[in-house]
Amino acid sequence: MAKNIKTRAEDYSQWYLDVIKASQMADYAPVRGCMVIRPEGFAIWEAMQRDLDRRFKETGHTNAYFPLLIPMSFMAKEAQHVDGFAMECAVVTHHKLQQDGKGGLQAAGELEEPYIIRPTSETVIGHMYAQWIESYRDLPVLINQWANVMRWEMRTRLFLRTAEFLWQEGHTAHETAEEAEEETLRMLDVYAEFVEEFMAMPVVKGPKSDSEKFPGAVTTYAIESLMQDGKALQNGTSHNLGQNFARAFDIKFTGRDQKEQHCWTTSWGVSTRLIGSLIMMHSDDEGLVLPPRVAPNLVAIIPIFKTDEERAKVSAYIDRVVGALCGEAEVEAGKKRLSSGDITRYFFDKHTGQCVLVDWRDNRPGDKQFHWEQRGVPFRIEVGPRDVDGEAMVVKKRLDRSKDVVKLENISAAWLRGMSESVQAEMFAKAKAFRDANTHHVGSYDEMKKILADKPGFVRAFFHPDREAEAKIKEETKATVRCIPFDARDKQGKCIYSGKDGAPEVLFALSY
RNA sequence: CGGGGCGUAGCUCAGCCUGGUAGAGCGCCACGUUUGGGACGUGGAUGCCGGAGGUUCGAAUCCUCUCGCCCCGACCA
Repeated sequence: MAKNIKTRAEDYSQWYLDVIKASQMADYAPVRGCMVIRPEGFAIWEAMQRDLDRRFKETGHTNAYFPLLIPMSFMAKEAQHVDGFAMECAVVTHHKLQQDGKGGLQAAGELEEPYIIRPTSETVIGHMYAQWIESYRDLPVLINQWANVMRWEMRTRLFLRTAEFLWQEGHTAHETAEEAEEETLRMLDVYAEFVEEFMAMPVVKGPKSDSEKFPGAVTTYAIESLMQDGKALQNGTSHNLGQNFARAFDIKFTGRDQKEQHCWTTSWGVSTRLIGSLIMMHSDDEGLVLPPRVAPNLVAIIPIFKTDEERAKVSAYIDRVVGALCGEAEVEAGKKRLSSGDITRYFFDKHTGQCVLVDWRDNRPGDKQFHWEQRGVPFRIEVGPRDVDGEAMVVKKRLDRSKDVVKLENISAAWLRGMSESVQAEMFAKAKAFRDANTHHVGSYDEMKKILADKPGFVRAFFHPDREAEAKIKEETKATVRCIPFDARDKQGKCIYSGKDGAPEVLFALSY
């Protein structure tokens, strides 16, 4: 058992922090609420970016970049948007520093109009779109930006909620309401497919209730997942902004009918929060567990030897294993590459950057097993003198900690890809089975209260979304409406709260 | 922003009550014995005791003020 990680049963939130620490994904920064994403964690974000970016491009979007600082007056233009974000905006009021005469520095050069650090970019982007869009021929505008944003949160947790975080925000403008709605749903689907296929996390799709939607949106759609502690986590959102921002920023075009009219806009985003979600969804008491598609290192090879002769023998044999997996050319290339700590990395896939590594550090094999296990490396291959003699190796799977002896002749890139895909599928199936086992359909409010108090999970019930009722339910149970699932669109029943008929089925849960 | 807690070695913390000039475990470095799931021995390096004032011959320790972080609540991707 891992001695540096608390078990989930002992203390779930400490377990989460321990897993991050043990896997070296992130560190606290010397800045309130901020984190440093270390290479192990950032590689995961890069993998996610690569896959998502491809999906955005495939649906016709292009990338651009807008400024970090936003004139304060922009924020004031959309009433609900201000309400939603004003409380958590960092404000830049000065533009230089000077000596304070006591050996320190002080802010100087007060700005006439303060800037805010973007909590999201609808406003600056709206301002620019107003200038770029003149005619229906300019539409649709389909732009995405990869950026950092800042929301001055009261309470922060690594990845799940930090003051600064990385995300992507798509911003589109359309000619008609229908097109905007289509786009909003298209991107929700892109997110759902990405999260399910790439991150192996099952999601529930659907619109948010009025009280949970994005400030300034007409409709917000979300993908929700269930974490191992029974709490829900919103993995991404897609907003139909209607003409709210178009009116606020005067984004107008001349239509096919020669009349000037406002655009219909959307915005959608996912953030580094997904990494937190990934950790909580798949990891176990031994540490991080990564789906193969996300893992920066697919295989860790652990050599075992006693004498120098054995070392030479094992080393030559490992070259054959690496050659079989990564190709002969990579065997020499990998050795020449600069590396730290006696760990040699060989590219398995130059496109994704995924590696096979060989751990030559001067530790005992047991240390190395734990080391790579805690970092979630999907497969470990143990190679010792016995394996060399038998032209075989011991292959260990991180997901179920199983081990198998595999013959060298069966090792190939295709073998690793096949094994990766089956683990990927297994992880998704496992997560889905967990979610289904922890989803409860209830017929009454009392039943819901009991389940939420005993063993939290997803609770599905007929309910008429309503600001007041939701506030009351939150007060009494701490649960909120996560979404109104699409998968239950054709169902209707009696509201568990008001008793009125014709209520849709909604998804309740405690949430992050 | 309210309530609580904590700042001493890279990490976890002891020492503080009762002032006398810095400790343990883990980690790190070197050497040796080891090596198929967390080894052991020997030696070694590491501190503005969060910061600023004060009391005192003398402050990690007592007093005042500050700053920061963590946890619990109200708000949030």
